[in-house]
Amino acid sequence: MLDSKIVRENPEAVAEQLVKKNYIFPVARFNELEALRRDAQILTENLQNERNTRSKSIGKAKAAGEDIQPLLAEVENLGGQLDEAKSKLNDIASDLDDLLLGVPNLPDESVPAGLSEDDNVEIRRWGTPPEMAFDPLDHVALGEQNGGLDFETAAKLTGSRFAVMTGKMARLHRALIQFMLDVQTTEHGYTEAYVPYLVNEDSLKGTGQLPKFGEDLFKVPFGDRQYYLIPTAEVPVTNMVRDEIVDADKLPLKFTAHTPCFRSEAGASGKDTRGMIRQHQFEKVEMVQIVEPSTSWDTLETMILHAETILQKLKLPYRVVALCGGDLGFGAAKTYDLEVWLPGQDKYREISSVSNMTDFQARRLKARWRNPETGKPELLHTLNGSGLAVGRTLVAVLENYQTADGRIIVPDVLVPYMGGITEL
RNA sequence: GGAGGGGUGGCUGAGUGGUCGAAAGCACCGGUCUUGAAAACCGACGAGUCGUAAGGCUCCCAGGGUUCGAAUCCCUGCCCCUCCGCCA
Repeated sequence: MLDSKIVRENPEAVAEQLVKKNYIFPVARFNELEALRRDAQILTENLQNERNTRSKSIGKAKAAGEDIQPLLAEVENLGGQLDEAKSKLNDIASDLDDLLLGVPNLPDESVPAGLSEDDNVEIRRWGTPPEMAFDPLDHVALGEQNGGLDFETAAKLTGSRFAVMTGKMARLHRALIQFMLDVQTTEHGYTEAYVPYLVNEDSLKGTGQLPKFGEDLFKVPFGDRQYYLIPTAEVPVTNMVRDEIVDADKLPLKFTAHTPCFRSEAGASGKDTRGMIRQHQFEKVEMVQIVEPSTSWDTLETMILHAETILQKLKLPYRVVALCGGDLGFGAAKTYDLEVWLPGQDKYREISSVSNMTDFQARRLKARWRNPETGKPELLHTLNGSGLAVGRTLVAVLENYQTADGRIIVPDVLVPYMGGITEL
């Protein structure tokens, strides 16, 4: 959520910045609601003030043993007026709230202009796509050839966009998870977190998935409530600081968590239907940092390096791109994507996304820290990034480490996690 | 699942219908003292929001209700603790 003060002071400027994000901010509608809100609020608060004052004097009169009947008669119809004013104010406030909750975060100045991923800007490349003296197979074909990767059985168990892995393939998948967690905890100073995979609505509002993107979530009814399967560990992990005031000396908070992620991908039918690029359920190792605002931009740069480290250790070629305005997520002020080389597709594909959400989530979360300089609670900045998407990393390993005779070599760094197995 | 007890400011904790946004203590901050520190003493000290300002308003888990007036009474829900039962 944006700072309503800033929006109020200069809605045109906000609208202008959001154009970059391909979002039309309804300035006229906002101004109209804002004016209504102001009037209604002033009226309501005046009435409340009157009620409070009169009630107090009734209390005094009663304590002094005076007759309070005439005073009671005076306040007779105050209640009705107040109820009416309140309900009017509530209606307006909730309209305004709905509007504001649907407004994305402002993009940072450094975010490139553009509408689609075609306008993303490449920042750097690492490694060289392997020269293969044969036609590389994609991971689906490799899975069929080697066994252990089975989409048909998964479709029987559940439906499309799920996978069953068995044997060495399943182990390789698990090895990747352990490897990633170990790197992030021992080399980059993250604290490992285990978190719930089902969360409540407040948590999803806090990180910005709700109210706007409910159709991408799997809902789980529970009694008369509604839980949701997490679409990313960002949700439970970032929400750990919801409604908290964090001591300055505890910052930055750095968490990493391995969780499954569940996405209904309502808007993506037809995209990447083959293989495990886009699944309803996938594993991810997530990095989250909760930082004091002055450091969040530096933190963004180090976090993308933390994600890159994994690919470097796996010797997988990749490139880093800065997302253009139109491709930025709802809550992100700036995002770097990490794209790994996939020989089977002959192109780079997203494997990680690292974002600075600035104070956008923190405001919704009421996640604050006490600034020693001011002594006051102030909003934190939140960042998150994949480190990395496990399924897609598995795909990258399979495709990049395939041999002409159909074997798959286990990357060196994973061998210890494979119990010494060196190929599939 | 059964039976009880609770949820109050950064923390501990008092408050059971009216000058209570809330005692007290701790922590934090400013000061006195000190070579410096500690101790002691003095002072300040919840958050959010509206308003140009003066000054309001809201918030004692959440949502309803009673009342002129609710932290306090009633209802519902959530969460925590203790005991019993069951259980991966």
